Amino acid sequence: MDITVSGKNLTVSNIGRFDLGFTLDCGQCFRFELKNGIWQGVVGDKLLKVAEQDGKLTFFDCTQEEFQNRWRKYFDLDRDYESIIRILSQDETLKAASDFAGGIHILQQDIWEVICSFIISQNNNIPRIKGIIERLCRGFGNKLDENNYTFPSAEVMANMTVEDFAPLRAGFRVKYMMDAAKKIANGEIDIAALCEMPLDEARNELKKIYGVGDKVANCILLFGFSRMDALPVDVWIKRALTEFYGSVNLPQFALPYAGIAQQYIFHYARIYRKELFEK
DNA sequence: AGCCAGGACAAGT
DNA sequence: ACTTGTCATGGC
Repeated sequence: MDITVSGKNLTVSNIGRFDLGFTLDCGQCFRFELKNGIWQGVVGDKLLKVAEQDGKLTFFDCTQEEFQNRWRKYFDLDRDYESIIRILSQDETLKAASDFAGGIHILQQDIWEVICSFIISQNNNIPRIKGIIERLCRGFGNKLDENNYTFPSAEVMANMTVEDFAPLRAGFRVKYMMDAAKKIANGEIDIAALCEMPLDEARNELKKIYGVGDKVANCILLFGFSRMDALPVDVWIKRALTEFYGSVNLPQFALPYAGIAQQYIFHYARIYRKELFEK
C-alpha cells in the first residue's frame, strides 16, 4: 500500500483487489451516494468523500492521520482478500462469482448503525431503507453541515418516543428499533462481550432483540462484527444457492468465508443470472 | 394501480 | 419442525 499526500487530498495505490463502487453499493451500507464520480457519505462523525480511478483511491480533505486511524480500517484494506479469493475459487460457481465481484470488501462499520440499519432493511427495499435512515439522521443525529448528519446513538434513540419515530415512516419496524436501542443502551446486550463469543452464541444474543431473526443477526455479525463466517440467507441467496449447489448450503471449503462468498454470489447472480430472480 | 420489498413473529397444522 | 397470514409504507 502506497500513500501520497498532495494538497488537502490523499491518494492510496497498490491496494490489491478492491472495487470502491461495488463495496459501497452492494447493500451492506446505506448512507453513500455517487455525485460527479465522488462517493460521499457520513461515517461516524465525519463526512467522507472518496473516489477511485485507475486502481487508486483518492480521499478528499483527508490527512495522513485520518486515513490511518479511520479509512484504512473502514475499508478493511489490511485483510488479505487475494488469499480468501484463492480459497473460494475452488469450484466453478465461486470462481466466476469471485472473478466478477471479488473487489467487494466487507466494511468495518459502526455496530449500532448496522444493527439499526438492518432492522430497518427487513421486508423493505433499498431506496426506502435509505430514506428512513436519512430522516432518522436528519432528525436525531448531530449536524455536520446542511445536508449531512451523524447516525444517532443507541442512547439517543433509547429516549425517543413513538411520536418521535412517526415522521420516519418506518412502519412496524419502530417497535423493533426501540427495543434494540433500549437493550444496547442499557447494556442488556453487551457489544464488547459479543466480540468474544462463538458465532452461534453471539447470534443468539442478537436475536434477543425483538425483530432480529437469523437473517438480520447474520447481517449484523458480518457487516458490524466482521465475522466473515456469518451467512445471511435471504430469498435471493436461497434461490441462487439452490440453483448452483442444489441446496441452501455452500461447499465446505467456503464456510470460513461464507459471508464474503455470499456477497460475491449475490452480485454475480444478480447481474449474470437475472432469470433466477424473475418470477 | 397494484405488487412486493435482501424478514420476523405468531398462530396455526 | 414446516406453512401461512400479518405487519406499515411507498418505490417502481
